[in-house]
Amino acid sequence: MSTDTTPSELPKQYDHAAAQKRWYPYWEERGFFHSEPDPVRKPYAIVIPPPNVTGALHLGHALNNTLQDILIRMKRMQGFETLWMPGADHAGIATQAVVERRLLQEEKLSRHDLGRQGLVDRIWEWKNDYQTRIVGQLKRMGCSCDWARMRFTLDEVCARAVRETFFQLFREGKIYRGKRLVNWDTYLQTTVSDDEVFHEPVKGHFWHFSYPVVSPRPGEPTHITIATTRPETMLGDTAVAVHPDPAIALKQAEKELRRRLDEAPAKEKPDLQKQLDEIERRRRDILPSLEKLRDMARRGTKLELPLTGRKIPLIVDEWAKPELGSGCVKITPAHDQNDYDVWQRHTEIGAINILNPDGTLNENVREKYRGLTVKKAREAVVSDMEQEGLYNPETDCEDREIDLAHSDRSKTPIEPYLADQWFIKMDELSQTAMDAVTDGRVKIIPERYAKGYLDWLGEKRDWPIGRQLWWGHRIPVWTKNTGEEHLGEGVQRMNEDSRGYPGKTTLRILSEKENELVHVQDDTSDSGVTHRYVCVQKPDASIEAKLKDNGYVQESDVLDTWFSSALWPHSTLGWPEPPPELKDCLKYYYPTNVLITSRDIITLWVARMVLMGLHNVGEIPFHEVFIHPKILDGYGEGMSKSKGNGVDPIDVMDKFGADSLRFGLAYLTTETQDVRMPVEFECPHCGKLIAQTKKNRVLPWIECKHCGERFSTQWAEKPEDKALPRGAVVSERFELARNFCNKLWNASRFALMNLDGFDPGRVADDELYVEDSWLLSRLATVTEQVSEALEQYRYADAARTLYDFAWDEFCSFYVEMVKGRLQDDVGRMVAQRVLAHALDVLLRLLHPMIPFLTEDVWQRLGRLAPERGIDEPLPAAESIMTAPWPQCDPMRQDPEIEAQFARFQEVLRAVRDIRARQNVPPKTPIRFSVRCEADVAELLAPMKPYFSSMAGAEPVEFGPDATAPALSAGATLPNIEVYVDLAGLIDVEAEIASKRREAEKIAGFIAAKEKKLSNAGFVERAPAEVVQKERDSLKEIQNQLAAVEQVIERLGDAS
RNA sequence: GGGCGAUUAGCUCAGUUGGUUAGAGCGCCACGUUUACACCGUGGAUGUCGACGGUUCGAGUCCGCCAUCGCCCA
Repeated sequence: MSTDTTPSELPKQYDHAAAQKRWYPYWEERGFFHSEPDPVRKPYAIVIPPPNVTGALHLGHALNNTLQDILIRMKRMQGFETLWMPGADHAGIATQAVVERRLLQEEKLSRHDLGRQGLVDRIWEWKNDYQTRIVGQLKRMGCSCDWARMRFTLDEVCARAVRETFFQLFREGKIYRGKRLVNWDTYLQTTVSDDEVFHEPVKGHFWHFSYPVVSPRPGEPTHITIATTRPETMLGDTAVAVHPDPAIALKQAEKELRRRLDEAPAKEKPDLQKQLDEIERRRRDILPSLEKLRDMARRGTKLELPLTGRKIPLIVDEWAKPELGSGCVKITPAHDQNDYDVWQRHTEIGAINILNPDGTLNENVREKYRGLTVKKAREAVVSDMEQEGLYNPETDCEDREIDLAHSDRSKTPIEPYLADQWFIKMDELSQTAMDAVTDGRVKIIPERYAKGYLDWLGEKRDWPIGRQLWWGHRIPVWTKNTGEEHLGEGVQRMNEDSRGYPGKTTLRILSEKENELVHVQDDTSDSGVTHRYVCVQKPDASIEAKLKDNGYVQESDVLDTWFSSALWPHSTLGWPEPPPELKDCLKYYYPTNVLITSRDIITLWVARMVLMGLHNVGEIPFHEVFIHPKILDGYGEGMSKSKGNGVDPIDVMDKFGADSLRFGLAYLTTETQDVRMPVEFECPHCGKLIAQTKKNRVLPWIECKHCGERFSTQWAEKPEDKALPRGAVVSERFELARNFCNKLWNASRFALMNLDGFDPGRVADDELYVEDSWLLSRLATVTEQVSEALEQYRYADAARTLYDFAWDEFCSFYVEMVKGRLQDDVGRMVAQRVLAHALDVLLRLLHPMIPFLTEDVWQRLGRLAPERGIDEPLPAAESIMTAPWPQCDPMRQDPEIEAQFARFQEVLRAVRDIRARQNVPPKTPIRFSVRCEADVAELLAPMKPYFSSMAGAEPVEFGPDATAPALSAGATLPNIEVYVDLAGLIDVEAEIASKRREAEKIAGFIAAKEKKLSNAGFVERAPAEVVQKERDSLKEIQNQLAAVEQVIERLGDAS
């Protein structure tokens, strides 16, 4: 819409689409979003939590980014040099998995068909696509990011930071190569972090196998029974363990059970008692043999491991639980975390990996099992054990529900797998990040989230950083292995390198200068094989060629996505070597002011940013972290694309507009609550809404129950389904915001229609009407409250304050009251000046939440009133984006005026109430009187004209001597009585009935109060002022009751 | 199993340090198209503040326990 439209031609409904289309490009073209370091101004910076390029943004992102933009816009108006750094995350596993899945679905191709570069190219295409979509979504939302500084976690600037960080940590010995048990995804053939694993119960079995004892002595058991849910892993067993002191272990288990029995509710007691009985049985039946086995283990007894021809030791370890199973436990270090831990305590037993990366059995098992999948191998092992007579399917197998780990990405079961991995030592790094929060340098809001952060870091678990993927930052290490004690080319070893890093080794194949750019680690942990790892500081073709020529191979793994995300606040600002456009940015903007994110990545991301920032820059990355609520659907479940309950912010914006989306989200952002949002489909045929249910949210199409037509959903795949028009997914929870925006639009429209002939000028205090002073007083308070609330991330408070003020005070009272004056030649000028000023301030306060509408009105206001303000008229800013943030003027705050106004509002309400109660049509004029103290009458006097315009009521008399007309309806307020003359109108019976109900109600309150005041405890112990207040209020409502009774009596007489 | 949060009107949510008669929006009922706005106006009805116990003169608010739901970690 053009701003040339005359105000009376403006549409009655706010056209959000037109405003968005017009003002976003306007802001962008003028460079309002761009920030450059400016030494004379204070910086304010936020880095965006980079959205994954896996897909389009959902409502959670809309919330996250709205909250950031609100702060950014406010701070910009407050005069800070404000930077909102945008970007996107390559999201390693997630993105590669999505692209691979589509590749398979649409082209029946696997990644191996394309090769590394081929796949990476395809993912870049995907990334470009989605990044464009994401940026488009953010722009539509009105986000004022500095787009010229857009970063991607895989771009050159970020890559430089990743490489440097890796190199430094490697040189410091904080990155090391180790064998670790990892969560192996056999489908994607990659390591999956604990955080990418979910547990799900599946039906399985518990098998009991016998292992023969090698030459038992007389009286000793000939076989040992072990139990397992994963029989095939026995092929990798390297020991069987028994508890060092089974008697004590049983006793402890018993003690614990007894304690729980004492505390348990009745319904759990029988079960616990049963367990206690079982311990007793064990003590009798198997304890002697366990003690015997323990002694045998100490003596060095070995067991025959069936199906392998291997002999394995019986060992003593506390992991074996005498209260469970047979009391003995098989040890498979390469395929079970607990067994791995046992191996760490008994390194002599060794570990045998029996799996290939694809989940089939490898060369470490007998030929007949090689190449079998886990499932097939399991069947084979069970059947072979039966053949050997070491397992009886009748008695040795029970059904059991198993809590099985699954990969989040591929949804296939995880295999624990022993693999070579790169790790970061976390002890010192974690501590620095913990200290930053405990000593308050980084403040987490709400505070309760600090606990999770500290607990997680407190574990100081080393961070496995390698991912067997192709999409990501490739680990900058070149490796060479030999079977010999030392490596081919000569090396020179120094005790300490010149910069103080330990164990510097230089390579003779490289020049002295080149050696400065590499760091070397040797590892001879595997028997007979030496591994040499060379880390290269930055991409260097010459070094890489020399390494390659000498038999070095670059790591094929890439880094965990969180490695690059952890650097985000400083990598985006150009650490360590800024390109020209980022010159001085790190120094100026870092540490950033606040990070706004959701709670599920406090550990994975926030904690790691803190420690990496401290490590690399030597300074925290942000002063505050604000954790915002999660958006749930109407059932209280988190939204996700896979569940089908996700809401696309674009749908919401199409229907309600970006302003409504933003205001609605801000209005919902309270400190404690997650946001529950009932979801509806909007039928594209008839426009009616259909509630989303757990059933219909997974259907490819839905038949509208209103018009009977079909529409498609996100699940539509068949061509005929896709051909149906798509039903938007929206939520009625944005209606409040949409209505509010429309209210603002129309209030603005009214103001604009009444500003012709506007003449800017100072307004003296004595020129102000009561309603002017009242509005200015309220406006000052609201300005203060909104600024404070936003400073403290209390978005909902800010939104509610503005909503109530704008609707109930500005629109319902001020605009209504000023109408008369605007028609009047004398009053018009001051009214216009105050109205223009008030609208100006209100728009500025609302701009961070409602950017488009406020800009649209601002521009129109600027045409009619280019200079405005009641103190000293000043030219308005070209754009509301660059206008100054309103300041609270304490001189305008006037409690007396506000009290006076409150009286007026009460009386007005009473008059309206009587009219409605008596069914007097709005157009029928009525007359009324008010009996009250003289001072109240004086306060009310100037308001007399407004009773007629706002309630159609003519005031007859105000004061102590005012009397009730013969036939009147009354309202009794504290110390005020209102009488409406209803001669010829009144329904006496109805009025008496209504008054009786009122009297009853008041009598009830009186009874409650009298009871309270007759309570000696209250009178004696409560503070005197509270008691006095109770007494006063009792007296007041007693008077009120008397007044009401009088009215009833008089009405009775009259009828 | 451990931690965190929630439970207030039919629905979605506010409710500051305990202190008059617990609020809002939507929905519902009645009236109303008064030249900013029916995405509106005026008025109205609707609550054992999840259960039980405790502290207190006084509890939606503080403490304990239980139930239900959700999230995080194991």
